[in-house]
Amino acid sequence: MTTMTKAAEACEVHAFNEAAVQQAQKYIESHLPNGATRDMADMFAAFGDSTRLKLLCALVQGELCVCDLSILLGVSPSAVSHQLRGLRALRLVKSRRDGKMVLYSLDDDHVLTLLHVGLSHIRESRSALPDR
Amino acid sequence: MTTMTKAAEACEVHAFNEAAVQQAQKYIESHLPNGATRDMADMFAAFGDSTRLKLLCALVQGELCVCDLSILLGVSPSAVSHQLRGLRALRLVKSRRDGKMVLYSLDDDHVLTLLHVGLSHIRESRSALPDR
DNA sequence: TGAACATATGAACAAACGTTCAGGTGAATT
DNA sequence: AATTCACCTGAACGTTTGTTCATATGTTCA
Repeated sequence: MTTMTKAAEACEVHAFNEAAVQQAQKYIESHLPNGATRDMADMFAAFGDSTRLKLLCALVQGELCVCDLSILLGVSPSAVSHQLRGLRALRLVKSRRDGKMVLYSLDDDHVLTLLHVGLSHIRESRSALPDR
Repeated sequence: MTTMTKAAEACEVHAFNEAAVQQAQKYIESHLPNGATRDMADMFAAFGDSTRLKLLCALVQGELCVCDLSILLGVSPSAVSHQLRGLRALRLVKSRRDGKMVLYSLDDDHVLTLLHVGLSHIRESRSALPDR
């Protein structure tokens, strides 16, 4: 029903640059198999929040307890705890108990690498185009 | 009113590991000045969505028009266009017009680097712990 | 010019997200 | 054992996000 003769949702049945589409398709399939896309997106999304980003950045120096992270970021301990739970589920941080405190640290060197790459990108991006 | 004598919002006034906190603070301030945190988070967030991730991945092979991207990802042209606008605002992709079509491509080599680092992280992370 | 088409745009709506709030654990101290 | 403290957890709430729908641009071709 509704509009049968309206503008095409997608152009024709097949692609314009069909070769490129197939090539891209193969590239995606080989690099992002199964649920890898979701996994990877989830991981990047973890870096995509100011609080979590600062949190991870703070842990570069070494392990810190929830309380100190809370003070450091100016966020409630509860909020920090919630975020840390998510980060731990993604295996980006790990925790160990020391008495009453729970100390968190980076779980993986890749986290550091990603932070560095991200930082260098931002630095160049900003110096190239200081306006905003 | 309510509960005055409830559990502390944050532990004491100052930190446990004050030295570590200050060190982390300095690290964050030097690496994430001004609005850099937001910028960086925004950039990572751009990678933090399956559609956008595949979109960027598809463009690794070379420029593609909106329509082909739409077919490739199985998402409506409108949705693709919306996402591309966001990515362009972040200077992750650029566009050029060719007749009726608009061809998009990656704007920066850093995008590629980030994709590669992310991929290698996921690969190791998954091979290390195949369960989920 | 007018029709056809590729893309862009704005409003709208549901889903996901991040924080807060109010308890609830588990460990240390007395 | 009772209290204190650090942290965790689930529900609730406001905000943000991603998509859809309808419509508007801009380009080509007849």
